[in-house]
Parts: sequence; structure tokens; C-alpha cells
Amino acid sequence: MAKNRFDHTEIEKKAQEKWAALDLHQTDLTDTEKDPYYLMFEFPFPSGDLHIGHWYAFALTDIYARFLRMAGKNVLFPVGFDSFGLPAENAAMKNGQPTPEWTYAAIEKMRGQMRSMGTSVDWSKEVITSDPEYYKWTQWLFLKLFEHGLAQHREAPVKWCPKDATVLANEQVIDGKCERCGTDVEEKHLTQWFLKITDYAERLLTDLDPLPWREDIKESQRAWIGKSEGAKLKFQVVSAKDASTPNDSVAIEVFTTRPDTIFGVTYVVLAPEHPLIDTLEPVIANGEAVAEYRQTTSRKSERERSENKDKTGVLLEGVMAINPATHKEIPVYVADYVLASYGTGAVMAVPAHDERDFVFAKKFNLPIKYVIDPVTGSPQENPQDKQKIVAIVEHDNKILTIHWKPELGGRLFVGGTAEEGEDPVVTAMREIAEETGYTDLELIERAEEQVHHEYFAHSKNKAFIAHTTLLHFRLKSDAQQPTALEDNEIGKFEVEWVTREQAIKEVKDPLHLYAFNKFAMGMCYTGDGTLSNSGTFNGRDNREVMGEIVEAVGGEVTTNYRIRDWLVSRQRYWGCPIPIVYDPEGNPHAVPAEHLPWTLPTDVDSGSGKGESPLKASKELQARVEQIFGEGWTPECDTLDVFVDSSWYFLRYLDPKDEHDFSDQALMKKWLPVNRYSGGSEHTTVHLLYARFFYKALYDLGLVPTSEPFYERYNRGLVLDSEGRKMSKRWGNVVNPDDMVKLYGADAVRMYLAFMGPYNEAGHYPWKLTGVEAMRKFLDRIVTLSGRLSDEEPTENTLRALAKAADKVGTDIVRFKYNTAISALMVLVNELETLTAIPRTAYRELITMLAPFAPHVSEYLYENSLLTSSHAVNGDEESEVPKSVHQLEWPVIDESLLTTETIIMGVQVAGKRRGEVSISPEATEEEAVAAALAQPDVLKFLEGGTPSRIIYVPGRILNLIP
RNA sequence: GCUGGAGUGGUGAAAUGGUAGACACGCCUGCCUUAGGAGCAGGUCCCUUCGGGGGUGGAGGUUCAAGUCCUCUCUCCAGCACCA
Repeated sequence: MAKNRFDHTEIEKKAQEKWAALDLHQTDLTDTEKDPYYLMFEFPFPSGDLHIGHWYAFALTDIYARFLRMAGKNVLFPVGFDSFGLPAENAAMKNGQPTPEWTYAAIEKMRGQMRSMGTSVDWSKEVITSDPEYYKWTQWLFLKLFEHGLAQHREAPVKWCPKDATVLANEQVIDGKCERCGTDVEEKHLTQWFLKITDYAERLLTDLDPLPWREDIKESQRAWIGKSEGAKLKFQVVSAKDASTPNDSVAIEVFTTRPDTIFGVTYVVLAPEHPLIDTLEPVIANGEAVAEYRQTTSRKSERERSENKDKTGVLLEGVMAINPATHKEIPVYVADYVLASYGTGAVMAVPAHDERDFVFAKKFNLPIKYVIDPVTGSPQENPQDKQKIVAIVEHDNKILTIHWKPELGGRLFVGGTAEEGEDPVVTAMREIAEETGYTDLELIERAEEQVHHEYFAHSKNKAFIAHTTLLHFRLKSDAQQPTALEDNEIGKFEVEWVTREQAIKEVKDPLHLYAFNKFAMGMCYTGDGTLSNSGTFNGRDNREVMGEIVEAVGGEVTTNYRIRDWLVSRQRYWGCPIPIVYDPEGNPHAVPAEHLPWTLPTDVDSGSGKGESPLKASKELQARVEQIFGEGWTPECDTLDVFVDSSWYFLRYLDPKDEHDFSDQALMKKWLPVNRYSGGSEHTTVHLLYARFFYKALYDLGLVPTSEPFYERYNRGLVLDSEGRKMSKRWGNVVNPDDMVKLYGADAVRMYLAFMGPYNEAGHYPWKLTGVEAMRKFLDRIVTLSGRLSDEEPTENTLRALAKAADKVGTDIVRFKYNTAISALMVLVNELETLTAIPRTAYRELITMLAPFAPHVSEYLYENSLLTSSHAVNGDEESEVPKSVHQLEWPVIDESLLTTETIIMGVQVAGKRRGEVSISPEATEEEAVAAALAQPDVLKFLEGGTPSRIIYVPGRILNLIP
């Protein structure tokens, strides 16, 4: 056990009491002297136990809060509890306690733990989402959205978790399973409340760009929004049963991002839930089979559907669709690989250029029509025409390849150039015979269109345009004739038969690969290129013709988003009651403001109600509704998703006790947006996106002052166990912070977490006990230094060391690079330890810089080494001496101390370091070279000669080129 | 598969294009000690004929100079994923 230089339990207690007595952390929001800075971490849900991850989240944000105060900012650093929701409810049920009681007991316990880590949060701003004083305003804001059509009541297929007996948001379904309990999710049809986040999709996307957030955070939000630009196209439906066109107005509307491939559409697919299937029911010949398929898929969970990538589907017999480009009739299928909830719930299938359609077409033997050829060359001036071929030859399930030396193109299929007026088939057979000796060939297929590509032949110094015919042969017998190679071909290649897999992997030439894909069932071509088989569009660039094609077939250019409206209804007890009542006809009405908060009834609890909301069983709620609204009126019995509670809590921090408004307009103007919001990666998509949406909606209603709520977003990494595994109760490897605090003190734990690695990175840091010990030893060494303080003036060296540290520590804290900040403190301490007497002012500055990291120890040292001494602060009146180390100002850096008169500068010869000179950073080139040439090593490597070139960057480097 | 991010000692990690490995952990040697899981001092990328040489996943390139910039490639992590 370490020999402790201080009793951490004692000093922590005293320091925390002192801060409370001095009321150090209460922010005066109306202060006009200092710059306001709103620093926030994600408020926790009351789990009842603070783990090391909480420490990482709260204590490290606290370092910045303490620093900002010392740097003269007016800092708002609040805390609250996200106390509604499933975790509390499940924990309470497990413990057999009423949910509210369990929740508030857990909050009380966590408050104590948070104080123990020395966080300087302002408890006077605390918000608790399950308090009626808070949720009154959640309800009020919800009704504002309802008033403006942003909260809607509608029937929809919803994700239902049978175990938790609740509806889930799309975002709470992971791989078709419930995010919380892992149960397979089912689909149900219920009337639910939705918030219209889809109206804000575009703004949520574009407003992301200027935010100074990490790219991965922005990217994951973009992925959720899922913007894709394309077109809606209509396919008229005709029925075989009644050709006299009773259905001529019926059309299937599809969404596609690839209208350029319209000529390659060989069938159309509807999602099983598509309403048009019901409309067409009378003319569908195989109605029973279709109905059965729809039944089966509806029973399948989302997970089963997407996990099984094997395509299933049923043809709608008796119904055909008209391809609007070719005017040909094509079949219509129902298949569950098409999602009802995306786009129009119907797709045009282009098997030649879409992988999913390709797989489906193969399975159902549907035609595959290629309409995009890859572009392999680049435009040339005055190209000369050239006829070429690429031939795929199959035999025995293997493909004939010519394996050229790497510099000649590597593995290719058979290619060649036609002689004057030669038929491509003849060219191909001639080339195959010449290069491989095979002659017994059968032509299977010949591509309708040639592929064109322009290139420049350096060997001939000429530009060409090649018109390549793609051909597909089968070998009838493997008899070989002698080959007839040209001299320059001999020994340059091997003839090899390879499997399809190997061919796909090794053939790199895009044109050859394309020919192979086209004929030999490799895959479809999803890239760009020029159109073929596409009528008047042939030869055009596919990206260019999109708009024209959409117009030509009477379609409409549109943008589609993957994000769905936010489903906020929950069939749970422990949530904010939805302030809506229904009249006897079942129409929803807002609960008038005077009845808010619309309180959660107390005569029911979690677990009441089977498969429906527990509130349904509340007599109290029903009686209340009838008393206020009259006979026949009923309450809304669902509660709000907890993400609604957490979408605006940062507004309430500004005015947590306000009974007349959700927050204070003047304070919001002054304090918003939040300067820095620190949190975990688990909340970077859902919570952040919802909060941004909610805030934007309030902005449009004139209720908040800006359009984005959070200026900076910082995501912390993850603390793992010493083996690098995730901490979990199941593994039994959870580090209990309380034990660590008992052993080493809160400051050592804080500092270790800060020192592990950069905070704002997606890093994973192992928890090492030796690391905590090291921090404790470091603090012990600082305490030891206090034993030899003196009142001498610090030397210039000491002053420089202090200035350097203050500069580095300050800038690193701002960037949350606590690891390098602490290392700068260590460098400083290492230096001070070499002194026999420590100047008091220097020590005071060290303690000042240590204070944000180790608030208790710093407070202790401040009191014992400085304040109690008559030499505390020269000349200052007792009353002017700050009572706490945390009231000191961050050291002001004397810039002149950061630049030194002489530095050690590296000297390179021909880019390699050959020596160093001690020189002024302002030295002239002549001086620097003269100093360098005095170095024997430098002279040696210059081999006596004078440098032919000199690169001199003052203060950085001198590089001499012989 | 797509999109983003990242690859540096035994470990966590440093490094405005300018001395790679700061600061620590661990390990090694020595001192002190009845003892060490305390403290102190020193050492710790690799090779070396002791002159040097090599080294930041790999291969090229730009530059006087590359961990850092560019191209290709491999690996890992994260998000999305039957999204048309």
C-alpha cells in the first residue's frame, strides 16, 4: 500500500463542504460582466448506481467547467435526471417497488455519488423529467406541436415488442430485435401519435454541414436521414381478364434513383402491404396464392424478412404493367424484398443493373436486359475507328483466360482486333484459334450493341475509338490446333481455364469484366456508363440523361428520405401522459392549458394492463376526464417516448422553476445555443437528431432564438476493463468507482481517467489499476513539494517552465486533450523537483493549474501552503485573497517567456540529421550556417565541400545540401 | 456491400510538413531497507564491425525534408444496410 502523503477522505470531505458553504457553483444567469458559456453533459437516467462510465462523462466535463470559471467565463454547468422510462420501470418492477418511489430513491443516491467525485455542477438548476413541474411543460410543448399539425394521430403499422409489451420507434429496433431486451419485433396496426420529423429532414441535413462536429457524428446523422434523389415513375396496369380497360387509370407508381435504366425494366414489384393489390384483387387470377403470400410475410418479423436475403415472391397473374419507355408489357410481382414504408412501396426492377433485382430475376427466370455499358476510355481528338472483340469462352464450367504478364494487362479473356471488313464472330474465332488453339466453338450469344471507347495508343502515337463486340462461346471439344502467335506475343502469356470466382477476382479490365458479367452470370453492372438498348438515348452518358428520361416517360423528379416520422406513443406507465382526450365520437382534443400538468394517475403502476397501456386500467384518470369534459369522453392512455422529455431539457435548465413558461425568453437569447454538449456515442444519432428536430420546430413557432441547439458536440470514448473487454455485470469485471475513491481518492480517479487518452475520440481505454496508482503517486509528489517552499523569487528558468506549462495545459483543456495537459503538468513537476527550494509563487501557480483536475487536493494545498502563511499573496489584504483555489484566475501567460533566447536546432545534411546547434531563433542564415559548419559531424558529411543549397527555417531546421 | 474514421514500442499514447516514440504504465539494473507491492538513481524501438544503418500496416509518389500531403493496397473500428 502506498505511503499516503495526505488523507484523501478527510480533505475531500472538507473541500466539498467548503464549496457548498461558499456556494461556488451556483451560476448567476443574469450576470452581464462575464462571457456566458453553456457547458452540458447528457443527463443520466437514474440507474441507482454510478459506474465508471458516469465518472468518465461527468468528472471529465467538470475539468473544463472548472477551467472555464478560472478563465473568467460565467459558466452554466447543470445536471438533471432523465427519470421517466423503461429502465426505471423495469428496475422498480424487479425490486417489487412502486416505480416513482424507486426512481426518486435512485436519484437521491446518485446525487450523493456525483458530489463524491467533486463535480462542480449547479444543483440549483436541476431538472427531473418525471416531476410534474417539468412534464407540465413537456405536455405544453407537445400541444404546441399538435396545434401546428406537427403532432399527428394516425393509424400505422408499428413495431411491437411482445416482451416489453410496447410499441417501439424504428430507432429502437436493432436488426429486427428490441433494442432493450433482444426480443424479435412484431408488426401491429395501431392508432398512434407521430411527430412530423420528416418535414424537417432536409433542414436537419443541410444545417449539419456548418456545425463543428466530428465527421463520424455528422455521417451517422446523415445516414439516418438517408436522403436519396430520384424520380417517381408511373407504370400503367392492364389486366388480361378485361381488356376493355376498366383499369386504365390504375397505375403503379415507383420510386427510383436510376431512371436512366428504365429501358432495362423487365418487371415491377409491389410490397406485400401495397394497397393496390387490394384494388386489383378482382382481376388477379391467382388471388389465393397472393393472399397466402401476403399472410406469410405479415407474420414474419422484420428481422426474418431482412435476415433471409433469399428472395421470395409471387407473380400477379392476369395483370401486366406497361414499361413507359418501351411500351412493352411486363409482369408484376409481389415480394417482401420491397419495403412498404420506403418510397412508394413499389419498385421497377432492372435486373441487369441492380443486385437485388438480379438475384430475383435469376430465381424467377426473368429476362435480364443490359442498358448501360461501362465507359473505359476518355475522349480523344480525331480518333480513328477500330473494330474489336471480347470473347467469353466456356467449357466444363470454366472460363478461358489469357494470363498476360502483369505489365501487359494481367488476366484477360480473349480479345482482338478485326481485319478490314471482317465479321466480329470470325474475328473472335480467329483470335481464339491463334492464341489458344481451340477451334471447335459454338456461338451462344452476341451482344446487340457494341461498346465504344476512346483511347490513345502511345506505341503508335495515335488516338483510336474502339467499337467492341461482345461474344459468348461454348467449347464443343477441347481439341487444340497449333497456335499461330505473332513474334511479340510469344512467351508473354499463359492460356488458363479458371473458375468464375477466380475470373471475377483477377480480371481487372472493366470492359472484359463487363463482358463476363453480361454473359457468364457473374453479376449485374451497377456502375455508370453509356446507354445502349435505350432507343434514342443510345450512346448518351447515363448521368446526363436522367432528367430527360424522367420527362420523356412523364415522371416526376423527387427526393426521398429514409427517416420516418417519430412515433412517440408508448403503452407504458412510467412516462409523460399525452395531454389529449377523446370526445364521444373519438376525435382527439388538447387538454386545455389550465389543466396542465395532466398528471400521471397513481392508482395504477407498471405492469398493469395486458398488452395495452397500464393507464387504461386507471379509474382515477377516467373519472378526471369525465368530470372535466363530460360523459362519454375518454383519456389518451399512452405515454410519451422518453426521447421527447430529453429533447428540450437544456431549455429548462435556464429557468427550472418557472411556473408560467417552459423557459425564459431573455435567458434563452443570452445562453443558447449550448456551447458544448458532451456525451456518448450511443446518443449521437437518435437523441441528437430528435433534439435538433424538436428545437427547430420550436424555432419555427418563435419559441427559441436559434435554429440549432448545440454548437459543439463532443463524444467521449469507452472505458474497458484491464483486458480490453467491455465492462458488464455479466462478466463480473465492472470497476466500482466508490472502491477506487476509498483507496486512492477521487482526484486520482479523475486524473487517471483524464490521462488515459484523448477524450474527444472514439477510443477504447483499458482501466489499469497501476495507472490510478501512478496518479496518486503524482499527487503525493506534489504534496511533498509543499514541504520545501521558500519565499525566494523564481528563477527565469522556473518562470519559463511555468509559462510553458500554463500555455500547454490551457490550450489542451479547451480541446479536451486532458492527457497531454496532465503530461505538461508532470513535466513541470519533474522540473520543480530538481529545486532544493520551491518558490511559493511558482507552487501557487502549479496548484492553480492542478485545480481543475484535482479539485480537492488543490484546495487542501492552497489552504495549507499559501493562505495560512503570512506570505500568501504579497501585499494583498486578507479580504481580497480568494477563499478557494477555484476562485483563482488562470495564469496569464507572459508571451515573452515562451520564446527563448537560444534553442537547440537540428542541422541536417542532405535531409538527414547530423548535428545540432545552440542558436537564437532569430539568427540569420549566415549565423546559422556558420554555427553549423563549426560542427565536426556536419563538416564530415559535407565532405569538406560547401553546400550547394541551404534550407533555413529559423528556429526550426537548417538543412545543407552538398 | 456502402459511408465515415483509424493503423506509431510489450501497453495507454505524444509529435503547426522540420530531432519519431513527449508523458506515463510495464520491464531491467543499482541504491536504501529487517522487508518491499514504499522511496531514490539510471536504463528500456531494432541492427551494428561502434563509423553508422534501419524504423510510424504495405507499395509507389510529391518535397531540401513525410507518421503527417497525394495515389494504390491491406487490416481494424464505427454507423447504415433488401432503402430501389
